Amino acid sequence: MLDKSDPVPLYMQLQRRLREEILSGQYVPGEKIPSETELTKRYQITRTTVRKAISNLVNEGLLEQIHGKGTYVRFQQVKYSLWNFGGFTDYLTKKNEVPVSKVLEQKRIYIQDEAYFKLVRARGVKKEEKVIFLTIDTSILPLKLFPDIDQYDFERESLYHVFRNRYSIFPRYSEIKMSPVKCDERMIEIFKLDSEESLLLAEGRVFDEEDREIERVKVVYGPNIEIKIMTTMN
Amino acid sequence: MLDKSDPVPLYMQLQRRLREEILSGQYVPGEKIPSETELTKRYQITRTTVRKAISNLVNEGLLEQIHGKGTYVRFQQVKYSLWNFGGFTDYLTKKNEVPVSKVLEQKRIYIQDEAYFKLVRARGVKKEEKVIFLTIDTSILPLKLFPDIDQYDFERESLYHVFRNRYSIFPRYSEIKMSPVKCDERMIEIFKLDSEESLLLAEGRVFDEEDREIERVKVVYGPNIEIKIMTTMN
DNA sequence: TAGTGGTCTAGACCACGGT
DNA sequence: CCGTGGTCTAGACCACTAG
Repeated sequence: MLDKSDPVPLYMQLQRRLREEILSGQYVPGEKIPSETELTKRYQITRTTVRKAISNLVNEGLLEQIHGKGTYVRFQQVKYSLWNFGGFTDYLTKKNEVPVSKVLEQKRIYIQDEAYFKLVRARGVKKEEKVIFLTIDTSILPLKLFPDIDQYDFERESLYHVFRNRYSIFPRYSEIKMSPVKCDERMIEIFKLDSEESLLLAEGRVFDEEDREIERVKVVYGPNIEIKIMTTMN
Repeated sequence: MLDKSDPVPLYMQLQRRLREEILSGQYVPGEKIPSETELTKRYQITRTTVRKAISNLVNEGLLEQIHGKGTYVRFQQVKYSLWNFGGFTDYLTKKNEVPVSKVLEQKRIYIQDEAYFKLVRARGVKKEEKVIFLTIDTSILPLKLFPDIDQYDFERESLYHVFRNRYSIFPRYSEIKMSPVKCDERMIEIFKLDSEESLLLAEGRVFDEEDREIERVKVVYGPNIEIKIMTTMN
């Protein structure tokens, strides 16, 4: 049921619930979700409210509505990828590689009078005593959500591990924008580039299960890593 | 006034009218447009309908609503957001844009004694008599699967439309590799770039429902388009 | 306090898809 | 035909912004 006394608007509650059900696989891609009238009955709200929730999810690209037929799950997001939004350490560990993190920068910053923790890391793998760096990650974390997060040693502990175990915050999804970026001297040094090249940059925001923005991320991908994506079409 | 007997829905009529007024400069960026209540009175429609029209324009990036203050014309046009192998035309049509394709190259080629059709197109939108190009697409299609595909005019007909309707071939998924690419003279001219920049390149293969490789694609994304991706973490 | 946008209700009629 | 989504009405109350 939805909570009418919750300050979170009803359509948002429904929206989150549906998104959760889609992302968790309760509705598979291509599957039809309950009709609008069915949802009004199930949650005791009007159709306008249901439509607002669905409309937002359609805009997000998660649902598709077909006149006279129904509302379908459209999900064709990233299935296979080699990047570290949500699991660099886990990913490499599974691949039997030894992940390495080197902290390049670490301090508190203020954006519009709000305190944040800024963390810049070079990340890579260890190969026969040599370290090959694959990405440079910049994370901006709100101290409001993560008080005293600067006490941890992120060369030893994975950021997402700390999220989960110290703050009980679970990353759920992210919105990412891809673009090319000219490399600076730090990148040349870390990635051992010959000359001036362009690299791939992913900038985005990470949200948790309650739709809170928990992290702003920038990832620069070095030349030793391939960004592969798989999409599906309906 | 709006025409209630017109089959075009009222919110769409209002939406077009407002868009027209914004694009024609009747409202300058940063300016406040009439309030929702004012619009209901002026056009004799309910607020729900007004809000639907405005909401769409907000999604298009033309307007911005500020609680308690009003609805304003956005300063910077939001860039086009697009991630689609297989749906450029549909995507833009839904967004109420006029898609434009210009064929740059079109010929048969041979790769290891196999005949292919190579098609290079600049793709974009038409805005007030001007064309803004967003991407340059190169498609390599096996003639074995698409006999006589060179007879179609791809400035008029969408490639995927031809796939579906002439050959009954339905794209299903794609594998894509992202990388930065230095721009060449053709790109500078088409995208109207000032200097030498880097752009985003997506290379990949598209497969159909029977797992056949139906297309090899290269898409160069110009500066007027944003590549946005949504990922989930489990 | 007045005006704005944000949310929500409880209906109505229509157009489309499949039976 | 029925069930689906698409459009629209005529209200209501709330939260935010600014004078």
